[in-house]
Amino acid sequence: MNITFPDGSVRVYEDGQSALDIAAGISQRLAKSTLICELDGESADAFRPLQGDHALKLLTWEDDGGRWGYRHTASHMLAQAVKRLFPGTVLAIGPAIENGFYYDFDRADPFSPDDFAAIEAEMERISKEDLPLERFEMPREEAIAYMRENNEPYKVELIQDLPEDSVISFYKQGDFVDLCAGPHVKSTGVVKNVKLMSLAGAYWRGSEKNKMLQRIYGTAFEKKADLDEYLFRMEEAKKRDHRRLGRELDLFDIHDEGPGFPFFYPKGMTVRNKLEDFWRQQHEIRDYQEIKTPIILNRDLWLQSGHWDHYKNNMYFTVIDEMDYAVKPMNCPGAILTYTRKNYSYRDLPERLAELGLVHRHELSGALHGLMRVRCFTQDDAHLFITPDQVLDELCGVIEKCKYFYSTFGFKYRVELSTRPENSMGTEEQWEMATDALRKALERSEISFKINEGDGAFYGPKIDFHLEDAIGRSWQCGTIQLDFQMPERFDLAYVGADNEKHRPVMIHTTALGSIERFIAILTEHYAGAFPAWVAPVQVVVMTITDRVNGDAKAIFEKLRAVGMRAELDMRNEKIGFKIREAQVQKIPYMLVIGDKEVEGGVVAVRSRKEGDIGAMSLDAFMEKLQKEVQEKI
RNA sequence: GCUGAUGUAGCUCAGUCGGUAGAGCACCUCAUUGGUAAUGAGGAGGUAGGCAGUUCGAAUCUGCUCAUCAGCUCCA
Repeated sequence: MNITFPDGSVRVYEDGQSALDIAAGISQRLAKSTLICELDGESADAFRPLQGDHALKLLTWEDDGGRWGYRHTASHMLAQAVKRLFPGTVLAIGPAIENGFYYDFDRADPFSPDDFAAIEAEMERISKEDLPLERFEMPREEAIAYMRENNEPYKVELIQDLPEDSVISFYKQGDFVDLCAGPHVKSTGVVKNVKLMSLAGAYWRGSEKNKMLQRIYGTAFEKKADLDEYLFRMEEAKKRDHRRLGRELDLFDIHDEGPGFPFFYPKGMTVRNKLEDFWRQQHEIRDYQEIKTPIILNRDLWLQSGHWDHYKNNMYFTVIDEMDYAVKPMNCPGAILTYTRKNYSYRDLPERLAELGLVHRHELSGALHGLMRVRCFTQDDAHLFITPDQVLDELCGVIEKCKYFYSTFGFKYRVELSTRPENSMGTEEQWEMATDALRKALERSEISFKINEGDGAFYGPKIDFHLEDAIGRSWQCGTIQLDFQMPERFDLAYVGADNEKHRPVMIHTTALGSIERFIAILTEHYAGAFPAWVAPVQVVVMTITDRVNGDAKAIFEKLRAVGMRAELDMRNEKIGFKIREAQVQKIPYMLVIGDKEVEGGVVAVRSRKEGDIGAMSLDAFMEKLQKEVQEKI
């Protein structure tokens, strides 16, 4: 048989050789590191004998596919261990995932983290037993009967969902058999360095209508050192958690008295205000007008907007003078009412209305998560009212705006284009037009994106920008939605050059998303060490002896006079103590003032990042800080 | 909302078999005036998330409830 390698070279092998045999023919080391392979572009077992001509790529731990195969085998070993230790446990599914694997089980008695040690030990035993993985296939009906016999109803259900004529594959390792498409590594002895991470509930097939199963998450690495490093990194990442930093740095918190309703303390408020200043400046540059619309508006408005029908389970309501009102979950109706205040000419468009709008949404209690997921938050919202032929340019404009914000902070992000959901308003044609416009705008802006079918808003398709938090969970921040529905519902119009009434198009967009969420991500991104332009305190003036209190106070006042966020530490403490405290608080600069400095007419500057950077005149320091603030570094 | 876990001073945590709570940091007082990540000594501070129950007696056991954490579902 002819085997074509990734570099294009072709070599001839005898039929019946496996990818592992071929690897061994190249080098023992390659054979040892080969986990699975890619056969004619499809991932496949490396241990199975090959027949006929193929394109072959050997996959090792360095390849995504290799890691996937390794961890998928680990998930089977987890299931095997659980079956041995807890007979009667019913299996659901167990895939490899980013950074690990999981397996879902159905068992009357819940697992506890205390069981992990025993399960891990059993998995290690299975690894030591070095059981070869074997693949076998049977016709669908036979497979269903086989799994019925084994009392695996979830597996039966999975097979029943496959096409009538399909051939079903299984993998066997010792006493354990699982329905599986594969591929797997050659034997359980390959998989080492397994760690069970956590236990959680998960609905069968991801639907809350189904039974909740018990999911065990784990991870596995080829090298022990890599596992240790991963575990260490996870621990380090936890130190960056914004909920922890919010308390430690006295920025913000959430009290039991208001689940999902965050408090911003003075220092957190500074970060927030600086961010909002930046937001205002950037919107002014881009020709937006700022508005502020009410938090509570009457029932009729929400009926007209469609929110009442589509969103009422997530809304808060109140009664005023025996009339129903709703607390706004979105700002659009407010912006729309603003638009209706006058007659617009085509010459007035685009009309870009921006609003830092406080919205309230009743999120499920289990969904709340620090500042990332709250029940009241401020959207940096903008609504653009435009003519149909302005759509593409304006979409590109808002994309540019989002990109500008993220690049200012050095965020990496992922972009998704979400299409028409079920239960949405409007015609198929409108949706197609809108979705197409968004796609064109992304392409013109040279942004790569993923399609997210059926995940759009009820009034239109959307582009979402997702940012990652400290431990790799991703959160939607910016969004751009193209909307033909609201203008229709509210009978919005502008007068065209032809003196006729025309329907404007709306773009709903946020760049930061929610100020609260953005601050959470910002806090984790910088691990609390905010750059000087947003830092709650930029500089602390600290004294070594109270002989210099007067001079220190004068320096402090000069800093304050030019608007620098300075603090004065004249406490009766050693300088090391004061420095430590300022470092822990991650304050960008410390000015150490003692007899020497007073004599020399200088300040001794310590940078949070670089330590002692020497003495300089106060003016020189102020210039340095000023520059940092302006350049946002 | 669902599954599991957790809930002790402002914060981080300890507390063996149920016998009415302890540390470090922070806070206050005093001494110390010290040169780039913690000076020393002393003091104050909690009825153990809440409500019921079992018990002679509960932070420790049981039930309910609230909140938090992890994940699922949902979502900016």
